[in-house]
Amino acid sequence: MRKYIPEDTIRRLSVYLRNLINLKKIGKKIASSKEITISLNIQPSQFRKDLSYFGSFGKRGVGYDIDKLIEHLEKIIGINKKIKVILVGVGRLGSALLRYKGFSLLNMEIVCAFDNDPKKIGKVIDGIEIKDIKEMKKVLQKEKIKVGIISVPSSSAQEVAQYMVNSGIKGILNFAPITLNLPKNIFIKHVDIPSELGVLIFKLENL
Amino acid sequence: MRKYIPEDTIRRLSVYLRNLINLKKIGKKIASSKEITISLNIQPSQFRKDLSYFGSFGKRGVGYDIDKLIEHLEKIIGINKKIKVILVGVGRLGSALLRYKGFSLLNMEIVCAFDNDPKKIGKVIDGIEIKDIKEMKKVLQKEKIKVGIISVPSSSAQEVAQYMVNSGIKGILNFAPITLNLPKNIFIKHVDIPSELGVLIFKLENL
DNA sequence: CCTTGTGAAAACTTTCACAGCT
DNA sequence: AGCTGTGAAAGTTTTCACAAGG
Repeated sequence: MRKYIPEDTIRRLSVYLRNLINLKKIGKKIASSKEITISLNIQPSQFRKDLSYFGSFGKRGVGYDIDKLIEHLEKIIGINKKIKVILVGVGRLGSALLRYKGFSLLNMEIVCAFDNDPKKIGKVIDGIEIKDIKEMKKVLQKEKIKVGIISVPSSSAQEVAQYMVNSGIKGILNFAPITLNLPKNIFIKHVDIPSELGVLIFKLENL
Repeated sequence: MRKYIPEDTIRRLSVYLRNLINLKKIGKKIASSKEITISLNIQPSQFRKDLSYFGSFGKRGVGYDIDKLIEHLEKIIGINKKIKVILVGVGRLGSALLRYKGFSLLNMEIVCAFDNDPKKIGKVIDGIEIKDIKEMKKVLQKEKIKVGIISVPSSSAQEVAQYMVNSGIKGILNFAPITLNLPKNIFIKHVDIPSELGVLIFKLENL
């Protein structure tokens, strides 16, 4: 167990988890790989293979205990306890992310936001205080936070990212449409909205 | 030319294009695959292979004419002319996307937004009018639009997506954290923010 | 008899390495 | 001499198919 694990496998774990939580909500206790994946457009064999990287959690001939599998998946992803993250750049997109409700299902929470605009510093959005970017290091140490979201303009994203790393951030979710250059030990995920639209536009014309 | 083209290749085309536009801005006329990819954390051979699916655009011993390559990439992706898209769901995230400036560099433009909340209908955000969702079909036909962005809550995303398809939409960029089930001829790209954070959190713990 | 778990095969993507032009 | 373009090799991910177990 634990060879090399595809990144898409990890991404799908969250998708499975959300779906299992839904199945639980409608009262289901046991589900087969087929039932779990049918509405996700994923093959049952893909689901079973994904899980197999981490162990065996089902019963042959029966399926998976939903409650138990939820617990296992949360533990595997690392969200069995609430994960605190910060957000940097409280512009339009940043403010929207501060109010975004999609994190809580996966036990994630933005606990603090940062900006360098004096007009924004001190404000509170949805219970989340906006602080001066200079206080970042202190907050990260006190709250033991390692993950941050960047929603600043492209023009300052690289500089801000570097500052986050210097303050102790180890993983960055980047919403700025620019490639960040950071040390190899920092994990970066890029949500590149225009590029995703580009993929759609291409497919529409060519496939 | 035109075998089977990896989706990641398509996504990288947009990344190359943005970078080329930047290089052009600083006055560069010719660039090698190495110069183009160095700040993107992509191998030069990957760049050349990606282009090779579509033709040969460089000069051996020299490199690529930046102006010409920009034109070629825009044509390949399908954004040589301005591409109009709609947005459905003018909540926090939707409003932020309406004001998002990252589309214009890639010749994309949100030309109309839709919602079902009477309080929002008729308003104008950044020059984009918010219309009743019932007018969608008319707008799509008049403006010949095929691509839409969904930024409604998970609970209504499937229903709204179905409505968009019925109105003529062929490609959807989905921001709701739920898998959409639509006919196979509809192209869907999912921007799943909590799942991306999940990947980061996993990596931080395990790699 | 049903469904999991998993090696092995198939499919796909990236990297290599060098022939081919400028 | 230098950089592109590209088959071939290496590497990675998904799908298959079936043994194993309830």
